[in-house]
Amino acid sequence: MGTSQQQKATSRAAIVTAAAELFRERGLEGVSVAEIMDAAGLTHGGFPRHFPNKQALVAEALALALEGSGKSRLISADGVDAFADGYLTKLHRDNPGKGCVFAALGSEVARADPLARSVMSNAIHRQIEEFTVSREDGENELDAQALGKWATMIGALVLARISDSEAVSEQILTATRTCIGVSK
Amino acid sequence: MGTSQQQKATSRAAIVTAAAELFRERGLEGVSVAEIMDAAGLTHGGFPRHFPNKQALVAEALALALEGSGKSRLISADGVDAFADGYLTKLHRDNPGKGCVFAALGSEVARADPLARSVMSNAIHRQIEEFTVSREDGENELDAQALGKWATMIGALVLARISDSEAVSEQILTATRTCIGVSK
DNA sequence: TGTACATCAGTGAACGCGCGTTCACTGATGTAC
DNA sequence: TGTACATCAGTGAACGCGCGTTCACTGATGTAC
Repeated sequence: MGTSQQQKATSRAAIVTAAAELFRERGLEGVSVAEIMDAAGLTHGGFPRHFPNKQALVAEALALALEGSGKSRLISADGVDAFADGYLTKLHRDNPGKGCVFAALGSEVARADPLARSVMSNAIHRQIEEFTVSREDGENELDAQALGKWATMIGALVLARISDSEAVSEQILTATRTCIGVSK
Repeated sequence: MGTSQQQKATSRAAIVTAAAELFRERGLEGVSVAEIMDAAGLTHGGFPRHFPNKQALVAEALALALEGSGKSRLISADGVDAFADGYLTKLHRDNPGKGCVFAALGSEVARADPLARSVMSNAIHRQIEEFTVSREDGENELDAQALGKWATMIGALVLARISDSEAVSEQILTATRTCIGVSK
């Protein structure tokens, strides 16, 4: 079964896309290479034609998940509240596969291999730079409020996902919305 | 090698204690039963004399880690800032095995089996009740600020642990301290 | 434009390996008499 | 108080099983001539 180079690129994209979703849904160790290949419409034997090992796929899948599908996921300092409005929702809570990587895999990646961790670390670095503004006197200053709200969102979503009581879970989301300052 | 019932209780406590620390350090799936038994000074074959399976140990280890060693880990609504003062530190960041379960295992437990998840869920429920105060008119009201700060701490610690840049990691801790309102 | 051939994406079987779990066995415990 | 015996915590070997990875094989691709 020969395949064109164009088809190879398509297959590779399908693998990374499937991995980015499955990893967020079930964890880095909770999804096997075979399952990812199957979700991409392939058999597991073809895996090494695209990646040297699972670790490499993890790094690439995280990178894809972090940058979102096309548009940049960076949050601007004065757009935090608008971002939180879409973030602290039942829709996001119930669809980790399409949602925030930090909330879905945060505690796991902190222990992951250096490659995967550095991908996430770099994304944090970029986000913090986005929160850092130049002051009048030329010095750079981090918008602590913006960073704080970002951390709040992540922590709140993790808690809301752990809770097996719908009432408590909603309470976490709504109270945090109030706390951050999202209108509704 | 017979052993008294007192020694059995000691062994069991050693297993749960070792598990509570190792799970927080390396994740629920990142530690084997054999490693835990070894850390407790036993061989893995004795495991079923104490627990029917790994799942049961996970639940008990989480319960131990959540209630802390003796004293209750519940944070009072007006003691949040004092709690955050000890929480958002390098010491805590670098010692997940002795620290907050939500920051260490949060995203993993959200996907774990119902038993482990319910242990964490109940702890969240208790903490939220602790944050809920009776108003003058008899209605109960959740202290959204306190809950928000709790979520902020957890999210910030997760981010600080992911970052592989010491400078950025410290920036996250200090900025979040400022944001929450911890003095120093 | 044809033709012959090297490449290699993808298949499906197979490989170690580590895991959770099981089990025959041991010997000190602690009860029954 | 002694003695005989059942219990069972703990040992170390063994068990399937699923995992990441490897490999011989296939056939369409796409290049060389």
